Amino acid sequence: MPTDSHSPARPTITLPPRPSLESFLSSVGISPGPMTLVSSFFADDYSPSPSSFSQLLSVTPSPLFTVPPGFSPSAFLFSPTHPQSPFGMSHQQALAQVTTEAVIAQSQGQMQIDEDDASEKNVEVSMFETSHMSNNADKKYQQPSSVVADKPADDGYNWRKYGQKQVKGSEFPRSYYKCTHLSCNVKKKVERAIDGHITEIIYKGQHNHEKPHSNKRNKDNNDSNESVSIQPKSELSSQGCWVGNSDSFGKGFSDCSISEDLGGVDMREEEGDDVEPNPKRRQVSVSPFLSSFKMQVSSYMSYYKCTSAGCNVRKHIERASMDPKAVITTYEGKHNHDVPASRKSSHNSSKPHKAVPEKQSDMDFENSNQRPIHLSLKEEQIIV
DNA sequence: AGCCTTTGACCAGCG
DNA sequence: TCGCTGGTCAAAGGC
Repeated sequence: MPTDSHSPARPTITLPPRPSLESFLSSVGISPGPMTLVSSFFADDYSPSPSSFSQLLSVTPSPLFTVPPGFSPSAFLFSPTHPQSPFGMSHQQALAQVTTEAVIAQSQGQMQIDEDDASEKNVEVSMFETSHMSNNADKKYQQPSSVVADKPADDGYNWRKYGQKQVKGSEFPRSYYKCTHLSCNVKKKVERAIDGHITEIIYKGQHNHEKPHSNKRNKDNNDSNESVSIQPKSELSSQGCWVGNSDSFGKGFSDCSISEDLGGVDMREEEGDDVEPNPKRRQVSVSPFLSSFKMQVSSYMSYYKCTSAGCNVRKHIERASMDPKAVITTYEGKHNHDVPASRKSSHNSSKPHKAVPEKQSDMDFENSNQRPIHLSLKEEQIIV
């Protein structure tokens, strides 16, 4: 377990073992292949650095999801309640709020582990709109007074902005949002780049209510219906492990589907520098409240292992196919040691969670003209 | 009318 | 104690 000895104020997280992804994928007829979707979230104190992780291997694309530009839901919610979902694990001992390190010049990802009571367990993984997707976000800077323009990323809840501040050390303004639900004290902080891209989202607290189902936002989302077609399992496998099954995933998502139809959507596939093996793009859409959510998570992955003796934590670095500049870093397992001293000092010397691109991952993307932007995994609060 | 964003002021924690 | 910083409040205005 990672201990934040260098930062006493930050709690540690205890997460129960997560279900086997392999077993889950197997249950939906998918051969996992060389990829892991999302694992435990432990933070950037252990963030990839050449000194703390050694590269195990690199693999070529294992596309998981595709996200069409234009989806706005900004929320990719692995529903709370679905026991089969690898993400629907129970976290009854902790409230772990994490933000993924994301990403993105043109897309953002965010993961949140939200610890709820026994009746509501959830893990949320949110992916936010790309620049193509987030016209609304862009409008913020074009139409400062537009209510629509500064909508926080839609994660299924309703939020009211109550403040904005330029935070020192960050080039981006930080917006503060509260859940509008009565008696719900959940807040989130969102940092947006000047072009409207969300650069960081931090959730705080836990919702004490269900996601609203019939509010305006959701209604809007539902308006943008995506095509829905179910991918045959066999094809899923052959295509490189496409996750998404209306029967399995769908139970948690309520409505999760796979689509092969892009409908003319610009996927931002970058010219020649994407290692996307599939001539056709297939997508997973998540709805209803997320409506048109589709994302493509991986096109390239490198595996790293923590170099600390006896520590089996692995890190996966994926480049999002939807944007070669996007990187998704996934940690698997828990560190059983303290943060290396050198890591601590470097951690303290700069603003946490604003990880600069690190050598190894740069190397992974050395063929790309643009550096990836890391998503940081960050725990915000824990309630035991 | 209600809900939202904006934004300057205020407050609390910390060194 | 003071200054800095992050977080919050609340009035004003827009939709």
